[in-house]
Amino acid sequence: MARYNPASAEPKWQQRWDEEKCFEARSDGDRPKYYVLEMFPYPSGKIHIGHVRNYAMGDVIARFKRAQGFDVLHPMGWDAFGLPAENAARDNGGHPREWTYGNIDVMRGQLKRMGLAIDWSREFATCDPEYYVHQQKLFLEFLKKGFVERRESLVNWDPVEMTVLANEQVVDGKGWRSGAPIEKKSMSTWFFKITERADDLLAALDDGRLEGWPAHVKEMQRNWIGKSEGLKMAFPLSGNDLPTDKLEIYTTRPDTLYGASFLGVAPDHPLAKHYAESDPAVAAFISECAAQGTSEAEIEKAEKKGVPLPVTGRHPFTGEELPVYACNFILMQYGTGAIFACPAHDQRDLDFARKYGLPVKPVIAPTPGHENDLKATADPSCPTDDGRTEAYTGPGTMIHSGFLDGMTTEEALAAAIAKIEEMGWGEGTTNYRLRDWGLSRQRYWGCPMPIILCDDCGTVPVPDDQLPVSLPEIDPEEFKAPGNPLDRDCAKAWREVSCPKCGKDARRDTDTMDTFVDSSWYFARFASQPDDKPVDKEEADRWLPVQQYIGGIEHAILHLLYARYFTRMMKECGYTDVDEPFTNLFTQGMVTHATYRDEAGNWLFPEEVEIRGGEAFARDSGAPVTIGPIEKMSKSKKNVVNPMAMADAYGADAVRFFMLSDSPPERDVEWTEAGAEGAWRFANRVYETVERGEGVLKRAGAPGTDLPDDLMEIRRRTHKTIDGVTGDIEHFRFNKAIARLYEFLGALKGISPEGEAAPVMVEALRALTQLTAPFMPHLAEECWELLGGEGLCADAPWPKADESLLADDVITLPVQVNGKRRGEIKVAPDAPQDEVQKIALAQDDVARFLEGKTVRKVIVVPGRIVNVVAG
RNA sequence: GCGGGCGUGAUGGAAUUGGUAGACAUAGCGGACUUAAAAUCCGUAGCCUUCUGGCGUGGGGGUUCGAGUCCCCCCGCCCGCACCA
Repeated sequence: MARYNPASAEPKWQQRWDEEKCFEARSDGDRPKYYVLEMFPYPSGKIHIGHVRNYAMGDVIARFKRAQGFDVLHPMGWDAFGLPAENAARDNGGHPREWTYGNIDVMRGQLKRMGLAIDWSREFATCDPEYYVHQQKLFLEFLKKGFVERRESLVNWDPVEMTVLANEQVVDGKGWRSGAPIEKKSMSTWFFKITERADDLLAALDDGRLEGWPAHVKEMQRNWIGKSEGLKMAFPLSGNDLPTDKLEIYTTRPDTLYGASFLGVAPDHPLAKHYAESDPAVAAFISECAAQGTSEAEIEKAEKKGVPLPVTGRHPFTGEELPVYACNFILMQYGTGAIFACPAHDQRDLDFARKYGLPVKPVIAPTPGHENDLKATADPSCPTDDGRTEAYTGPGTMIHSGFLDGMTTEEALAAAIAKIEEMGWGEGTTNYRLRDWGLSRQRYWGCPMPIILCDDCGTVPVPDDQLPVSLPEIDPEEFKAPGNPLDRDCAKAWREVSCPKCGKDARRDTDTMDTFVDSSWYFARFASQPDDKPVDKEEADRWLPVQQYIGGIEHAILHLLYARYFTRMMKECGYTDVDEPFTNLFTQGMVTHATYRDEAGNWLFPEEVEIRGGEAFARDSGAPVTIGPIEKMSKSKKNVVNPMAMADAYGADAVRFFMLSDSPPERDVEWTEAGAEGAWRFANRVYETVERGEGVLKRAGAPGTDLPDDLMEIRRRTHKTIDGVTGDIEHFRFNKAIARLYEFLGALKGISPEGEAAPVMVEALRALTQLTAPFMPHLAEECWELLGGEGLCADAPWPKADESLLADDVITLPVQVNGKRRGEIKVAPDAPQDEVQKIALAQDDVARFLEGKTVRKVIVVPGRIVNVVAG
């Protein structure tokens, strides 16, 4: 009996699939389409086990849908622009292009080694000029339509990477990759006006268009867009040396206007900056705030502080002159960078007012039932300042509020906005946290902006016939210097051009695009890749939207939001009818691994460690090793495993299989050698089981229903397994599908495919092979061949469960007495209730517990349970 | 602080709509095969027990014939957002 040998079987079948162009997407037939896509990888150099899990999931879906008769599109490509290539060129010499394409070659080979059902004919890298030329065209079309514009603005400058970052790439005031403190710098750069689409991007999260997305991803996007409705209004200012006669503020609580006791501006607000010039106290405060950390912990601790400005603002309703403070808790980036403060009903305002002895004017009497929210308050209607230190922010009735008196807070909100609008002092507005998407990056290795900057004509699009604007060749030595080589002499010939409009000397925009632009439409290009335009609409719309998108949660906001935005813009340019690119989204969990440290505290790779009886030892020295917590795999902690080494040891099938067994796919999974060994054992057991039925597909016919009980049971098991696995795959319950395969395999143990059993086993082994195929495709082909199946297993239609075999003819019902399980009975599934009751009560184990008791009630849930209530 | 999710054996996790808790796997234990080991196979497996049963899904209470599942309170963990006016 030959053992299954993945080392020879896996390359063999990969070659067959290739030769037969098995997985090339067909778009000619009238079969339904299915587009499944995993987020394409950055070509970092080699695939990691997380990639394997990600792509294995997509592969299961792709193979499953294909077998179900869909035309499947399952492509692969490379998110190939970006800083690491430049860093590699800087550190190791060479050119970013060589590094990138070299990595792609390696990783392509590794992915192929995993036997993925991918249509490689559509592969591209975003750094291919054949790809980015269309991105440049899209950019210019967007420019024409006004979706993108060039603006002078304060940008987030990463001094380490020497480039601009989007707000989203600044975390706690630091660059998301470099970790360097971000500086503000004024620059002229390009922006996609994504805020114009904020409303629709938000609406789609709730109107059913994204029903197939996880709730938490939608919630994250909702938070990110951060829509709030309120009022923008201007307070007339009085005072000496006024730089402006009005102060524009933003509030979501205009209902509390009568409770206003002061106005506040951000430390970097123009008004504060103006007075800083003449007042050292203001200047000192501003620099103090600038020095203040922006990390969460520091914000938490930071005391509310401020400095008065020599101005007052007139209250719209009372005419009262309110003092104006520069406050450390006001953000210039949000709203207008200025507020009116109502200490009684806002905690921050109250903290500030208590510190500086400013008036606290309650204007809301809490709604009965909400008084409990009001701590430290004697009188719940709080007619006057009662010295409290906690603001009441709940609902209520307006008091001390002139024309608003007696209204609910909700009514007052609308009434106050209407009044301010009527007075011409301001208007109700919607505010977003979302900023426009700045896409200029001061880097070399990205898609060049197809723009020429002319002193006379401004920004001039590169004419269509001159596209693409390709990256110029740069001497690799140039990457050793910091900054963008495109700005230096080495790119002079490329940079200096004549203006297409006026012909005078001009220069190219030396910025390249944010790599999130590259990944905002690659899925469309996979669907259709004509030479002369980004996509062919008809072809793109045949495939789009992506029915199943799979990737990491780390892209929940940026990539997914940008792709949604981009798709809308492409729609407006007539490239597709789709506005939401991804119908169903699945975010898979990470792969984790235990960490190991030697006695000196140094991290060890798993392969350097030997586990004996739960204790770990260094493989070379035998010294004891501490087993640390199970954590996300990271290079720094060395708790990584090499998928290629694992595939060599256990076969690609086993690696894929293990990554999908045990844990639900959305959760983290721990890589263990034992788990991989388990998968390997499974593969061998399947092979051995199938081997017993060698060639049987060619001999035996279809099984009948006139069979002995044990064989009928096998038939039922077969069809139940088909039914179960099918549903499990459809719902991404890969771990359960695999558990069912184990059970099924166990049930087939020791049954020989002879005589009467032959057709039954044919059916069972065929199902076992086909149901295993999406998870262990190479093994399945090997088994298919062994069984004598026609053609490739990958081409065989997915098995269908026979409904009539899903139900048992005798079922076991548990019987409870007073809710405790006391016995069980065997009955026909359609046995009448009174009969079931009779059998249950007569059952020995049940009767024992009924002695001396009166049966008061018997509950029979058909097919489920019998419960006898007795007392 | 706000929002979302979760808590089940030694471990990862199953459990349809409120109906046999712990499927399946991993580790463990016992056995077979072997000179031996590995591999493989078979068996065993929530806890306690006077062997009759009792107790068990983070803790407490409730609804119900019946609760891991529903409701209330509490504890713990994870994720997202956050001086956002």
